[in-house]
Amino acid sequence: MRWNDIDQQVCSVARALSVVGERWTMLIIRDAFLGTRRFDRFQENLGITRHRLSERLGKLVEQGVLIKVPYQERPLRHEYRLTRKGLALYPVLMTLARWGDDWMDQGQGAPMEYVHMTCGRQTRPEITCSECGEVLKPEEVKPQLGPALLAVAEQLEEAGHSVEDFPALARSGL
Amino acid sequence: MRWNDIDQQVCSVARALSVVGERWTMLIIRDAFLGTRRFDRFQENLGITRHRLSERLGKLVEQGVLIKVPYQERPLRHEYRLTRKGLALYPVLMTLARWGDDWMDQGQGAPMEYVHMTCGRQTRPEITCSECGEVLKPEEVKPQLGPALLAVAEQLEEAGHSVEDFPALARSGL
DNA sequence: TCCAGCCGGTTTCCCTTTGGAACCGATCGT
DNA sequence: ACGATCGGTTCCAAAGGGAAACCGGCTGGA
Repeated sequence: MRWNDIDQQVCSVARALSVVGERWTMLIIRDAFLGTRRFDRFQENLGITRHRLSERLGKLVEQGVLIKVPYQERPLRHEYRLTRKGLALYPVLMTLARWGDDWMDQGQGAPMEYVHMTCGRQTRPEITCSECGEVLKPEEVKPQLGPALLAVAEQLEEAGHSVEDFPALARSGL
Repeated sequence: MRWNDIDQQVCSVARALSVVGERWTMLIIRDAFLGTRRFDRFQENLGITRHRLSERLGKLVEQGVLIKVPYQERPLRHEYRLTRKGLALYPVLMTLARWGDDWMDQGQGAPMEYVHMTCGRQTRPEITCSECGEVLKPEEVKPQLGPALLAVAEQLEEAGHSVEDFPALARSGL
């Protein structure tokens, strides 16, 4: 299977990665969250080539993660801003940063720290249950088929195929 | 800058991506969380080539995200299991899945649902402050230089360089 | 008027990474 | 002795990425 086809998978992780899973893309988004908006700032901060940056920004705009907003006319110039869809990537970014802090420390401590202004303290983001507020641990969460995969399973059965033929179903049957 | 050098950056997101930011890697980890352990199961589920899978698994083992455990001798066979470092990627995986659910739905609802067994309800993972427990919003969190970047800034000043010459510092000065 | 510089790109060329398919080798069941 | 199982490796063509030069509107200064 080609990487380009992963967005065809009935899996939210695969679909998410089809948008933010390419080289440089999450780093562009990190910079966007830190306030970077202009082409040449992104390029300097990231050390990515103009070529690649142009392509990645274009794709993110296409996908609705960034939006191009004019900041001057004559010559017409745009800057790139996070949309609501882009802002919704904040948890992904913070969990990545937290994992890097916890497991990729090179003996100097964390590169950045985060102060939660509503409570005034330095925060270490954690992932919690929307219903009870407890920290989510993998062994306490049971994944089960959702509507989208159940629909696929039904179609397969009607067509006389085994559920085992469909990777996402075989895998999630555990 | 070459992609291979991103782990040199003083940034936890970049360091994390140097381990889990390559094509297929997060999908391998997703499957590992769903119980996949053997080479050929990964290959069938993912549709990745054996070649690439072999390389990625090797790298993840090298980085301490997976560990090779023998499950039979004669012929000697290993399976791949998540280490503590690998299990710590759970928040990254769940936030990616949540974003995919929220923004990449293709009209069929979610592929998978998650039941939090300790409270018995279907959960939508959210990211919260370790100190006050409130949901973290980007506009309420102030990033500031941590020990690792402060050390870099000092070194630069001693060497007579401008802080502006160092991308991570220029960026985070906002 | 001409020229340099700013900004946000595009083009070109070459090298690295990825994908597909075939092959390998130890062992087991029959 | 033969095929199947499992976890790979080898080889080659195609796709993706990196470095550097070029482009094209516009502005400000000489």
